[in-house]
Amino acid sequence: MEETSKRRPFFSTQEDLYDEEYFDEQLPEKKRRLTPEQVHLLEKSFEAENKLEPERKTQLAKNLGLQPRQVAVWFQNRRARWKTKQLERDYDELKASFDSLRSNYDSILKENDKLKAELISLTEKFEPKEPIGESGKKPDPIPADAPPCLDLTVKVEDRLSTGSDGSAVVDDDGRQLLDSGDSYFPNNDYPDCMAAVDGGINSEEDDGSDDGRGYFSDVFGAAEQQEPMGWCIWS
DNA sequence: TTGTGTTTTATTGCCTCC
DNA sequence: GGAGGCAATAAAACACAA
Repeated sequence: MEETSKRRPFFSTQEDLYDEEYFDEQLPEKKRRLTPEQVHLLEKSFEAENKLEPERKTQLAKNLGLQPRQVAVWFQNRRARWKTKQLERDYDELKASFDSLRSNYDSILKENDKLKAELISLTEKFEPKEPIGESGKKPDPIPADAPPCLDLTVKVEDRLSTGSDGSAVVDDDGRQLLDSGDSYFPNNDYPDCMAAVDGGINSEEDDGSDDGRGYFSDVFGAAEQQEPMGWCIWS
């Protein structure tokens, strides 16, 4: 333990820390951890404002007995840590929104199945015994002038059954882009979810240099890999 | 005591803004 | 072009299980 005696104890006092002899002669080039007092003050300053103007940097450095460069570096690293935590929080929030949407989607799908079965059963019940019309063809259970939601119901199922994943799906008259890949929350049908997304991106308190690349697409990309959902709009 | 994983401090290189 | 920010990374300091 000869070595230990030369090393600065982790929680040394500020007086010890700035002892000239210790700094200049014992460990001139080693990294030194900041004292809890220094960290506390830096944390408080960071809470107040996470960016450091030159004046504040100089003042803090003076108060803490550090080099301005050390204060700048500490803020830099602290912002990085904060950003990592924020990303984790955003991820959790988005995942919760995603799970909720997915569960909602599943229940709507079930409801669709139920209604479709009901429609078929009713159609069969009221179907005439003899074929109607000159062609003698059996009428389509779903009339041509059926409301779009019914038409769309079939398309959603088709999309799921064919296992198509990720390709853009547009309904016949092109009025809705079902999955363009640009956004998982088209229109404003899911305001809660959009709020979560907006909050996540904006709350980053970044200067914009991050340009938002890839993070959220990773989240949903991973989710879609588990099971393609076939996003759609019920009008 | 030692090996290993995590955290913290510091450096480097690139980018943006003025 | 210099200042300052960021991401990526190195390396020291620390924590902890075996």
